[in-house]
Amino acid sequence: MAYADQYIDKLRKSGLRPTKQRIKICEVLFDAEKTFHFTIKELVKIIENQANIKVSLATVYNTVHAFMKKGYLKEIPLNASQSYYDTNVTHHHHFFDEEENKLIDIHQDDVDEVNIKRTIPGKKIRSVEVIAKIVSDNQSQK
Amino acid sequence: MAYADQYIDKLRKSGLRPTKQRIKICEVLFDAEKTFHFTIKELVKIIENQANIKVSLATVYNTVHAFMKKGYLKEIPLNASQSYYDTNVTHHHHFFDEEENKLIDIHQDDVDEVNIKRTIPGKKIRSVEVIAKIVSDNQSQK
DNA sequence: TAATACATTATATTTATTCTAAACTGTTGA
DNA sequence: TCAACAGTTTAGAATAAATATAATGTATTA
Repeated sequence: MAYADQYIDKLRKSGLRPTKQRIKICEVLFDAEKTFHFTIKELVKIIENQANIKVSLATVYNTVHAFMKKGYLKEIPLNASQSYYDTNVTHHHHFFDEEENKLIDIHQDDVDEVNIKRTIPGKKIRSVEVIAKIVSDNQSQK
Repeated sequence: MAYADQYIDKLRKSGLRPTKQRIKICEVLFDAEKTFHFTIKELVKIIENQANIKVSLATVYNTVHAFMKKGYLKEIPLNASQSYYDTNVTHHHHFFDEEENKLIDIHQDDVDEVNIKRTIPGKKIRSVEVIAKIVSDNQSQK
C-alpha cells in the first residue's frame, strides 16, 4: 500500500475525509523515520516550513484530536500550559527536562512494569504514564 | 510552634513576607487535616467562602508558585485545561478520572517503586510521577 | 516612626484552545 | 458525469487560564 493510501486509510478510520490538508498533516506525523513529540504550534510550524499548503490552526486541532481518539497519537501528561503529543503510541515513558522544556523517551525496557495494586470500583485503567522530571546535576553547586 | 508561626516560617523560607492574604492562603493549604488537590480557581473560591479577606488572583498565583518552587506544593502533571496542585508532597501517585475530571491519590504502598534504569548525562531525576487514567468499566457496552 | 522595599489589587495582556459561520470540496447516487 | 449534500477549511471571534503592569498599600528596618 502506497504511503498516501495508508494516510487515507488512517483518516477514514478516524472518521475524517481525506483532504489535502489532512494528508499533509499525516505526512508530517507518520512519514518520519522516527517517532517524535510535538505541540500544536510546533506541528503547524513544521507544516508551514515543508509545504506550500496553508493549514489553519482549527484544522490541525481537529485532525490531531481525531487521531488521538482513534489511538494514532497520544497525549503526554505534563503541565497544563500546552498539550504535548507523541507519535509513538507504543508503551513507553518520558523524561521531561524542565530547564530545556524537552521530552526524552524512556524505552519500555528501561522501566519495570508499573504495577498498581489498587482499583477503583466501576473503573478501569485506560493508560499508565510515568513522567520523570530531570534537572541539571550540578554537584558543585548548593 | 503555633500554627501562625509555622505559616510565617513557610512564607519566609519561600522568600515571601507574611501578609494577611498569604497567611490565609497557608491556613487553607496547610491547616487541613488531610492533604488535597486543587486548582487555582478552587483555591480562590475556598478562601472567599471561609474568610472575609479579599484575595486577588495574582496574589494566589504568586504564592502558590513560590510554594511550588520551595517544594511545599507540587503540580500534578495532567493535560487539563487548568493546572492541578497537590498539598501532599510525599511520594505518591494518582488516578485521573477522565469522565469526572477528578484526581484520586494512589498511596505509595500501592505502586511498586518505579525503577528507571536509564540516565541522562549531567542530569538528575527530580521527581517521578505516575498518572493512571481511568474510565468507566461498562462491560455491557461496546 | 519614617523611609524603603516588597505586596496587593484591578485591570490589561498574553497564550492556548475552542467556536462560528461563510465559502469550499469530497462523496454519493442518479 | 455531475448535481446535491454532507462534511471541511478558514479567518477571525470568543473563551479561559495564566501572567504582566502600575498605582496604591503595608511590612520591615534602622
